[in-house]
Amino acid sequence: MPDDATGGSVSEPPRRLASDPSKQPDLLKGATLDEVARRAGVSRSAASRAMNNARNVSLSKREAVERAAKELGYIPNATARALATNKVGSVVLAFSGDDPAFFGDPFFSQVIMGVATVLEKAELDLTLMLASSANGQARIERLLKSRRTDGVMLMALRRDDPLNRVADATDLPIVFCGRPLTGEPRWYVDADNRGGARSATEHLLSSGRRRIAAITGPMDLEASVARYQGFADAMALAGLSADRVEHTDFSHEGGAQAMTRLLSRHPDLDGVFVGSDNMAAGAIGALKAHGRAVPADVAVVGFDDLDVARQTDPALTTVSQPIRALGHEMATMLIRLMNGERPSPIILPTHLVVRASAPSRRDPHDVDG
Amino acid sequence: MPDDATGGSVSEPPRRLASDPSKQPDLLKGATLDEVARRAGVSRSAASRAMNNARNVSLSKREAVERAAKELGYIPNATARALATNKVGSVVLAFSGDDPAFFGDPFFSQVIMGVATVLEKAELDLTLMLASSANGQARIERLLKSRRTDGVMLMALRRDDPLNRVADATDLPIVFCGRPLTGEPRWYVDADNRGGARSATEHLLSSGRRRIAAITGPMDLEASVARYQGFADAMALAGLSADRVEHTDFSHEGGAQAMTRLLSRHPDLDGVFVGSDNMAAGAIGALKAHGRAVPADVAVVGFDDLDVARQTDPALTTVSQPIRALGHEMATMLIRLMNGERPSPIILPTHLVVRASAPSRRDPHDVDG
DNA sequence: ACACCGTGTGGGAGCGCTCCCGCTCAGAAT
DNA sequence: ATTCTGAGCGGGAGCGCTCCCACACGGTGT
Repeated sequence: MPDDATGGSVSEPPRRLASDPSKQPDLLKGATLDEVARRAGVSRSAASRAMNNARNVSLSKREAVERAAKELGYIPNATARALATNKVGSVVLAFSGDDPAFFGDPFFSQVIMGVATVLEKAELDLTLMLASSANGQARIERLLKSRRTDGVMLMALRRDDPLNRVADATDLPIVFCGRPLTGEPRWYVDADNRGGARSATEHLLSSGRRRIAAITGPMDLEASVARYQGFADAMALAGLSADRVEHTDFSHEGGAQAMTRLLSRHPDLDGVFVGSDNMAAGAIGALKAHGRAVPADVAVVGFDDLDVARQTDPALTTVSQPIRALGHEMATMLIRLMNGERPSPIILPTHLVVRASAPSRRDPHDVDG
Repeated sequence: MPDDATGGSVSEPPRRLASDPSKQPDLLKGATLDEVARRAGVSRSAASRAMNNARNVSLSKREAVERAAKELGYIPNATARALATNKVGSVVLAFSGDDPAFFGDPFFSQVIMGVATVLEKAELDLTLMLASSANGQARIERLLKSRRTDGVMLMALRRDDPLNRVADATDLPIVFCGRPLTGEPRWYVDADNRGGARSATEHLLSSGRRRIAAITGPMDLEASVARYQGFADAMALAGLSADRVEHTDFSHEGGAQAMTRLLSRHPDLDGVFVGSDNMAAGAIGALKAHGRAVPADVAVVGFDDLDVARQTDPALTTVSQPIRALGHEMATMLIRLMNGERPSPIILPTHLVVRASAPSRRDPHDVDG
C-alpha cells in the first residue's frame, strides 16, 4: 500500500468523504467556504460576511474573497446554509383533489406561472405537491414538520378537505387560494366570483333574456357556491327565480350532460350562466345537438376566460378572472408573511368579456323566440 | 435563579436559539433526535439507528425510541439529514421555453402528474423550475452547484436551448424528456413521434386520400421534426410527395392560420396530418370556415390525444401518446440513475385512435370528391 | 495621559443529523 | 476455563454554513 501524500499516518483519523484538500478542488463538486477563505487569505467568518455582503468587511478583503470565489466557482451549499439559518429557501404549492384530472385544468398552469414569476425574483424554489385528500394531510404535515420548506400555498378548495386544517398544525406561513367553505382562513387570495357571476347574469338579463338557467360546478367548492350566489343575486334583483340549476363537475362532458338535463326540464329557456368555460363549451355543444341556435335561441355565458372561450363556436362570452394575478398575489402574500408582515386578504376583481355566445343585445338578424 | 439540572452555570455560554430544554418541547416547532433519545433513555446514535430501522438495535430500545418519537411527534429535520448524508431528497423538473404560454399546454400537466406519482412513492420532493432560455442555464447551474437537488429532469426541447448543455456542468443525474435536436443525450425518454406520424399518414392513405398535406409545429423542436419525418416516410412509401407543408406554433390559432394558407395554395387537398391536437382543432375550424366538410372533403388527423380531441366536431382521429407514462418513465429513470444504475433510454409507443375526423374508410353517405 | 468609542477581525460554537469506531458483554467454540 | 465471535451501544467527529463574541487597533473626546 503506497503511503502517499493524502495522509496515511496511522494516528490520523481518516476523513469520511475526504477529498484531498491539497489537490485542486473539483469544479464539478463545488468548493466550500473554507476553501474560498483560505485562498483569499482570510478567515471563514470574514469570507462569509463578504459573500453575504454584510458590513464590517474591509474593501480589500471583500475583493479578495470575491476574486477567490469566482476563481473557484464557489456557490454556497444551500443545505448547510439552511441548517444554520433555519430558512430553506423554498416554498410549497400544494394541490389537493382526489380527481387527478382536476390538475389538468389550464387554470392551474396559469396559477403556477404567476407563482413562479414572483418566486424567481425572490430566489425561492417552488416545490409542487399533488396531494390526494386521503394521505394529503399527513404528507403535508410531515413536510412542514421536517422543516423542508419556509411556507405553503394551498389550493384545497373542497369543503371537507383535511388540508384545510394543516394551518393549525404549524407555525409556518400558509396562504390559501380561494376560501374553503369551512370558515375563512387567516390569509387568502380569491377572485370575486360572486360579483363576476352577478354581472354575467345581469348581462344576460339586460339583453332581454328572462328564462335563465345556471350550470354550476361541484357545490362543495367555494367558487361554485359563490358563482351560484352571484347568479341568484342578479335573478332576485330582477324578480326572477334562480331555481333552474344543474350541478356537475367542471368537465366538458359534465357541462354537456347538465345542459341536456336542463333542456329536457326547461325546454323554453333562453339563457344559461355556466360556472366554467369548459362546461360552457360542453353546454354549447349540447345546445347545438338539440337544435338550439346560440345565441339566437339560447345565450351562453361562461366563467374563467381560458383559451377555450375563444375557440368555441360561437366564441364564448365569459367572466374573466385574473388567474396569473391570483398566483402572483398568493406568492407575494406568502413572502410578506415570511418577512413577518401581516398582509390583508385579497379579492381580485373579475370582469365580463362579451363575445358572440351572448351579445349585448339580441342581434337584429337573430330569430326572436 | 434556580440552578437546575440543565446547567445554569454562569460560565456556560448561552445557546443561540435555545428553547429551554426543561420545558415541554413545543409540538409546533418539532423535537430533535436528541430529545427523543433522552426521553427514550438511549444515546443519540441508537435513536438514529432505530429511526432509520438499521440493524444492531435491540428490540426494547427500538420500541422505546419509537414510543418516544411518537409521543414527541418527532419528524426528522430534513435539512440536517441532507447535510449529513449529502442527499437532499428532492429533484427538479425544469421547463424551458421563452414562451410562457407554452407551459399552459395540458401536455405538461400530464407529464407533471406522471412524475409526481412516482416521486411520491420514492419520498422525493418535486421542485418545479420554469426557466426562460435567457437566464435559465445560469439559474439551473446555480441550483445544481448549490446542492439543493439530487437530480434533474429537463424539458428543454428547442434546438439551441442552452439548457441542453447543463449536463456537462454537473455530476448530478439528468434525464431529458424528448431528445434535443443537438445530439442525443445520455439518458432520455421520448415518444415514438416518427412512427406515430407515419401510421397516422398511412391511415389517411389507406382510407383513399391522396392529396395529403401536413401542418407541423416549430421545426426547432425535435418532436415536430420527427412527426414531419414520419409523415414524409409514409408519403414516400406511397410514392407521393410530402411537400404540402405549413409550419406554425402549437396553438389553436396557429393551426387555423396554417390550414387557411394550405387551402389557398392547395385547394384540392383531401387530407391533412396535423402535428398536435390543438392545431388540429384550429385546422378543423378553418376548414369549416372555408366551406370544407370534415371528413367528407378533407380528413384530419391530429397528434397527442388530449381532451380536446374528443371535443372537436367531428371528434378528432389522432395519435395517442402516453403522456403520463412519459413523466412516469422519466422519474423512474432518474431514480435509477440516482441509485447508481445505468438504465437505457426509453422510447414509448404511440398508437392511432380513430374517430370521426378521419374514419377508416370514406363513409358511404359522405360525398365522394 | 486616560477612558471611550466603532470598525475589522478570527475563533469557535452551534444548527440536527449520520456514521465511524471502539468498547462491552453475551453466548458459541475451543 | 479461555478465546473468539458479533450484536448492541455510546462517544464523538463531521457535513458547510452563520453568527455571537472577544479582542485588537486607530481615532476622538476629556
